[in-house]
Amino acid sequence: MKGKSGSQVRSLDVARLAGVSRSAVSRAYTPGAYISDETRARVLHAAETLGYSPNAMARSLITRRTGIVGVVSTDLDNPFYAALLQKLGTALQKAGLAPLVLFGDENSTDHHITQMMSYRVDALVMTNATLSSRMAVRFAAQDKPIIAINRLMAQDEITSITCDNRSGMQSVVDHLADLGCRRIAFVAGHPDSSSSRDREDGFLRQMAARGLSPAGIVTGHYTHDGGAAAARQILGGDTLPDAIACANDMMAFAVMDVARKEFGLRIPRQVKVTGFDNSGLADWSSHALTSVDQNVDEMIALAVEHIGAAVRLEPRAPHHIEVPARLVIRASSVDQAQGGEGDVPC
Amino acid sequence: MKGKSGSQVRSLDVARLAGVSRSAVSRAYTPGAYISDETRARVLHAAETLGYSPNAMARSLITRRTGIVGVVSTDLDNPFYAALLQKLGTALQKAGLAPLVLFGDENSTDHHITQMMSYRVDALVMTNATLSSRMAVRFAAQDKPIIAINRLMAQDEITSITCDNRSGMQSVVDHLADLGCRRIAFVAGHPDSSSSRDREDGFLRQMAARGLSPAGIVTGHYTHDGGAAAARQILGGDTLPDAIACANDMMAFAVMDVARKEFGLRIPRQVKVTGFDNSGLADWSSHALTSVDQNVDEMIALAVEHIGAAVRLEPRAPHHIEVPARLVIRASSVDQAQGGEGDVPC
DNA sequence: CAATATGGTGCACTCGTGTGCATAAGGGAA
DNA sequence: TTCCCTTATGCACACGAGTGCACCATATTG
Repeated sequence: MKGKSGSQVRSLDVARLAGVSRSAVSRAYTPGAYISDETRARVLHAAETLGYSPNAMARSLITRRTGIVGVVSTDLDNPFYAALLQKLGTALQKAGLAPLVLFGDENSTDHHITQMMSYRVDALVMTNATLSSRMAVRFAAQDKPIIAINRLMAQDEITSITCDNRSGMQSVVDHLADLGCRRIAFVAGHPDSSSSRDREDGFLRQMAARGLSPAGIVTGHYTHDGGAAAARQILGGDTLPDAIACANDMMAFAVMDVARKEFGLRIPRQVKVTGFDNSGLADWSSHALTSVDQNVDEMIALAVEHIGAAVRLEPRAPHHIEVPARLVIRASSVDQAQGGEGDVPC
Repeated sequence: MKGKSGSQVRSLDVARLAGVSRSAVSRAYTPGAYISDETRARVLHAAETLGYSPNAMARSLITRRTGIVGVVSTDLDNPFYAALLQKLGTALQKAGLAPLVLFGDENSTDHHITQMMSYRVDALVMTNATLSSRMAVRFAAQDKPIIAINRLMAQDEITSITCDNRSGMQSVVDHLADLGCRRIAFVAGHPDSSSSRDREDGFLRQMAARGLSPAGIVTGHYTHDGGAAAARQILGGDTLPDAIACANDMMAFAVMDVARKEFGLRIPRQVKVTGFDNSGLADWSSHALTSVDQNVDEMIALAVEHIGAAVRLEPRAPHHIEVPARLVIRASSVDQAQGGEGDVPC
């Protein structure tokens, strides 16, 4: 027993204790390897008493797979992305992978991506941030997938998974128009992001299809503060809109708060408000926000499946997947809406 | 140029291109190593053209440090923990470390910890979850620190960093009592968690000190739904309390919503509500929640500093640190409170 | 000039593991 | 018996990088 404190337990130690070779120890941890049940049991027992667990770093050196997935995220203030990250992390670990998370402001990501690349992550998932083309090419050259959730990216190397933003927003317009709204304003997200553009596009199209013209379009940058500023601009104008459709929930919450507190408006009676994301808070009775569910679970399942395929060395060509969106109607657009019963597929 | 697609770029490739030995490449990436500026420049240039970045896995094998910190988190639905995770992640990467995040329900953590241990993480940070003693011992045997943020843990091997939960809650009681409240109810968190017990203790002590007796104590399990149920129980009783102090913000939001929507109460006129965490949502005008700021930034700074010391092989003995808490007064307890100006140290 | 310090470089060993290959033992079929 | 197939095991090489040590070139000092 030469085990000094701080010294690692190696497979050799286990092998000696179990009276087998080091190979046997390795095989005991490899499902389907040629090893007798008895030997495996003896190895695992020895490992247990020594407190051994195989060194994933050393293993990755030879297998050329780390089991680590780089996740680039920003803006966990937005509860939608917080929930997304948690679900993604849970799904990954269920698939035997572990998320190495990176929080980055838009411009510093490239530097951090290099850091992730030195950890030789098996895949890269971007939930919000962007990625320079140079980095995308360099990463994809390793035959490892890059997946953008909730954002369509220009680079060919990237698989994008989004919900059907256009028809999601179209169903919002239909819903509001069906309720008799004629002057509908729109609070857009970030001009750079595809999701915002698609949602705005869906809004404009369906407004035109219903013979309506927008009662103002303002950018709220997807943030709470931006949404509040947008609300002040919209509600401070000459004529009041009868509905405000927002490109995400965060801005919708701010719009509701400003409308109520600063303009004394009743929701939905005087003005209806809708969001997009169907984040957890949308269900709180303080806002009871009509929103569009993005079907996060399915987006994540697709992402993890795609990653799993790459890890098993069955790479797939990058492509764009769209999952259907679903309108969820609550009291911010309809008086006394019954929670949950108002679900409408679009 | 034998570089097949998919093959890694190794330091040897860079060395050949730069016309130096492999050692020089290694030293080019090691600050303070004996290497001439000229050679370093040539190496870095060659690395750039080949798209090389050192393999952190291989490096960790020899340095016995991975630069990865395991972070065990749960319940990102709670915006406080979401913000905590983001700030922690940002602070870690600023210190050259990367967070490997693990989401676990209370009971499965042990299994996932073994997974993290095979990645040889340099430290373990628990933001919410617990850890079995067996695992704590096994991990601490590697001379690597375990840090619990926001939770005091029984094991000797663990460094706990919390805010001063007792005096934080005491200042809430003082604040409410000063406003003339006589019947104050308390919504506790999770019975198992030290933070909840400490906050309840502070509540009870200061109530006694002010000569008041609690108008009901109900457990809300730190969740939104639990808070709503607690509110219904408290407000459905015979006599209405004039204030409800909650052990965290999430429950306070639910309490406010139930009080307003289901009992038609005006806040703060008929009943005052306070929270604990001072999460971002507390500042939204929809709730404008009086709360206790936990000083997350300082807790995180301390945690990262502790980890950094361990990585530099200057280990510190585990200990318990308490940072001061700060009462933040908003409109949920005081009519027309000016945002931010009501800060009161406790 | 000789003696010594200083900065720079490469060799070779090491970290802990997976796996192809050779080998051995055992069992069944001809 | 002989031949072949299956299962189990160990040897030895590789994965990619850090670093102690020896060595060399050059500048500095006496």
